[in-house]
Amino acid sequence: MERLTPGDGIFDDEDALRDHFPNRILERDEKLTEYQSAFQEVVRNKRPRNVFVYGPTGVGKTIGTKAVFRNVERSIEEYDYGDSRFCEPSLRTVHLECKDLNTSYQVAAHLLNLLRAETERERISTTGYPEGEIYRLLFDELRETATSHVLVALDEIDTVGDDDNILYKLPRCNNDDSARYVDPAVTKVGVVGITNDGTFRDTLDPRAKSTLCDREIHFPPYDATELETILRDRADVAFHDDVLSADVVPLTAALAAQRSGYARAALDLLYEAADQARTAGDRQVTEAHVEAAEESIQQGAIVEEVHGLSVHGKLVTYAMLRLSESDATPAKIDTVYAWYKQAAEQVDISPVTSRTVHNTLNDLMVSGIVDSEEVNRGRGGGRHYEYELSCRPTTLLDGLDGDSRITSVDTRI
DNA sequence: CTTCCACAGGAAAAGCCGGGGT
DNA sequence: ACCCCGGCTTTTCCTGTGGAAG
Repeated sequence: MERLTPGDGIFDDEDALRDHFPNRILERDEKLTEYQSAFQEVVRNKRPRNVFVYGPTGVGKTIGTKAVFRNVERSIEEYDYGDSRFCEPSLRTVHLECKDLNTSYQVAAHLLNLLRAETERERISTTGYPEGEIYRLLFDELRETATSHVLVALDEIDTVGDDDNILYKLPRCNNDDSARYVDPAVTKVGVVGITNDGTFRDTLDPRAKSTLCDREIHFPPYDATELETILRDRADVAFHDDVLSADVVPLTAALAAQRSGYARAALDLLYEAADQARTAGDRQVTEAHVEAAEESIQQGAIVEEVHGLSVHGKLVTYAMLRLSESDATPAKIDTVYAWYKQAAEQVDISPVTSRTVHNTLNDLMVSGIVDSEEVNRGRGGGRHYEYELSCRPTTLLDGLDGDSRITSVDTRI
């Protein structure tokens, strides 16, 4: 076996295709301007608005928020309040990742610790306090912060689920008692809720909704042109000169836009393509590498998809697989159902009805596992669909492998 | 043109499951 | 420990469909 060497004919710095490096955001100028305008009140030293930010993963919500916060801070630093009629505000921003915090209580406790992190005040235990006590500590901490304004970003707030107490209370900690609210010494708080769950807003308690959703900012997926800009920017850093053949970036952008529109997906695809080139010892990344990478990413997605299916979904997939091996595809649902039923009975799983298998097959079509064609043989066969596999059997086996209930089915049905 | 095949897929009822209240 | 409720899946039932056979 040869030794690995750090030198690499393809990548100069592949980190540029991963994570949030470089920490900047492109093609979102208009969106960020709109977003930032929600904080006009801060710069005017008024009570800030609460903002609700939503959109799928990988479209710049998190770094966009950080960029906006930083820019608001800079705006205050750079504006000359000296002879204006506004008092100069002072701003503190915090960004809390709520991913692993499943309750309002946990969010409140971690937020409190985050606020205290920069002071000498001691952090509190994240368990053990009565619920009301946590909120009291948190609100006192907020009000007594040395700055005039605090902006709190709660990232991935959908994880707190039904327990939206914090989302109701936090935005109101300014005005829950009006004497304090007019007191200029009391810190004014603005809350930004960030989520990638499009339905989350609707599940909120109406009271929380009305306060938190003061202003709503929607981050849509990127289109192909935007992805192209992002890819070029990163590719400049990631690759040696002239490694990418001309159409690689546009093709990658187009494929990623078609599939999802997430920057992450586009960068992963480009990385995968380049990695394949490197592994093959090629000196250039070509469109063929991109096509191959797209293919392998899609296969990977299908493996995941199959892996996550219900037992019945797996059994139907298995039945399709066996039918395909026996050259019995395309098959109509009766045939598929018969094979499915046999497989199910063999492993002692009571089969579902054909109506349900019908639905299952529809799901499998959406996932790109099977494909169907409408056929109509009139009196001698009627109108129906015929199903066949739409991906490689080996891919499906990878997905089914590991489920002992399926692998123990006798292959000689 | 009418009939009829054989399934597609909608609607509603039934069943199931997890969470919360008592 | 028990029951009830709401949300989800599955079953049951049934009507709709388009073209070839008659």
